[in-house]
Amino acid sequence: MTEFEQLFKGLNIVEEKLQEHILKEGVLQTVPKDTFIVEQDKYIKWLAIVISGKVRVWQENEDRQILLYYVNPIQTCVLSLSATFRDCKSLVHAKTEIETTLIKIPVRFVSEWSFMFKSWNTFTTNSFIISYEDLLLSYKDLAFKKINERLIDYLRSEANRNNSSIIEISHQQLAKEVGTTREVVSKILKQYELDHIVQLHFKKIELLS
Amino acid sequence: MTEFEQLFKGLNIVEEKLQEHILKEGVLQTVPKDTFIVEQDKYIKWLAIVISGKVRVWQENEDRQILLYYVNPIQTCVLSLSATFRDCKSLVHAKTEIETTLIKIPVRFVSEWSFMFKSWNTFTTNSFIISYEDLLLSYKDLAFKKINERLIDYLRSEANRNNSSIIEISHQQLAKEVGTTREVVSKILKQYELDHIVQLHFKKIELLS
DNA sequence: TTAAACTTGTACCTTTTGATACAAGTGGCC
DNA sequence: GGCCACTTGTATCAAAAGGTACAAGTTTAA
Repeated sequence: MTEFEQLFKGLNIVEEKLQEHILKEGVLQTVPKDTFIVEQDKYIKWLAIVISGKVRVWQENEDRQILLYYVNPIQTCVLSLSATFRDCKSLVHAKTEIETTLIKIPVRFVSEWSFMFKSWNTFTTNSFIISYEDLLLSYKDLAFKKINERLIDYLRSEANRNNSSIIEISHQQLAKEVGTTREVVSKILKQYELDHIVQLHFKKIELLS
Repeated sequence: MTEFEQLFKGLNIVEEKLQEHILKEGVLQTVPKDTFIVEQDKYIKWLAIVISGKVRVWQENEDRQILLYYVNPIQTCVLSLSATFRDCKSLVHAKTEIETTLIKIPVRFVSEWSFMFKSWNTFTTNSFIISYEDLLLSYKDLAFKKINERLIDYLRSEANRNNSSIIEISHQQLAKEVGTTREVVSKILKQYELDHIVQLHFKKIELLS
């Protein structure tokens, strides 16, 4: 199955006309690990849909970062989606975590198709809804949860995503994910280890419960 | 001009068929101050569009609240919009701040029309985009700014919204808006007063710069 | 006009989070 | 092996934010 066929299947795109459009205008691209897909404050020219691989989306300050979400196969970064509906700069960074295959659609077609084709409309609308709810939950967590809770939440969701109780990440990177400093992460993890909730290894964290 | 005509004008709804649909299915309602429009964890049955008045949308924990945004005339609460596309519970609370006139559309029409009528499609899409970006900015502020900054930001935006340098609000209410406690608000405000940035009055805060 | 409810100011203390500094451990590679 | 870059553990300190307690001011309404 070609990448385009995967896209059609994944997004339930049955309209032949739309398939033709996508084949004509879409660009298939495989990019290596650690490639920027969009950068904060830069203009967006393409809507990128991830076919395989993994893209990390985050915001940053001068000295801190905070994870927004990961884009998994057959998803798109909503920020670049919203940018396609009105010419604007990206509010986020997005970078590949592993080698990633994308299909890129020039922005001007994205909103056009959304009114012409039911399946495309569903895709864009669903992307918005799901991402909005996601962000809302993150917002609530950020507002009401303490860092140690957000940290263990992060570890649990990583474990889930990778289907493994071992998360391979350094304390420094972890600090960036949840928006704090390395020392705070080390301290919290050590406490969780004393409580037999995690087991610490070099650049690895094992979830015990 | 009737409320419906205001709606058509505000959302640029020119399609006669859509106007007919809205007149047929929409319900005009004026609700008093402090009425719940949606409640967290309750199901949503209507999409409410504010014609006049003001609706406050927030999230809450056991003991804390945090403001999400206000819905102003000719806007809709995006959360109820997203709920109309898939049957789900509200993640937020929404309550009128002053007497408010709404037009309510039963949820099942909202997504239907979005594919049938260009102007409705634009309305729903724009609502999503703007709200998403809004929330994203709030998220960033929450992640990177200290409370005193978020507090003064809140005051400035309130001053802007009401076109007045005097904000009528108690410290307790202010604490709820930014997600902290009353004592913290009092302390911060007092400091800003010493710095000649605000002037404090009873249930009133005057912005000096 | 007086009590009750709400509002504000503030002192004191605790917890949470962050900053600085340094020691020690790990892995890769020449 | 030995060097280097990176990672982890931790102690100490500082700042930010929150909790408790109480006094005093303001409004409302009986």
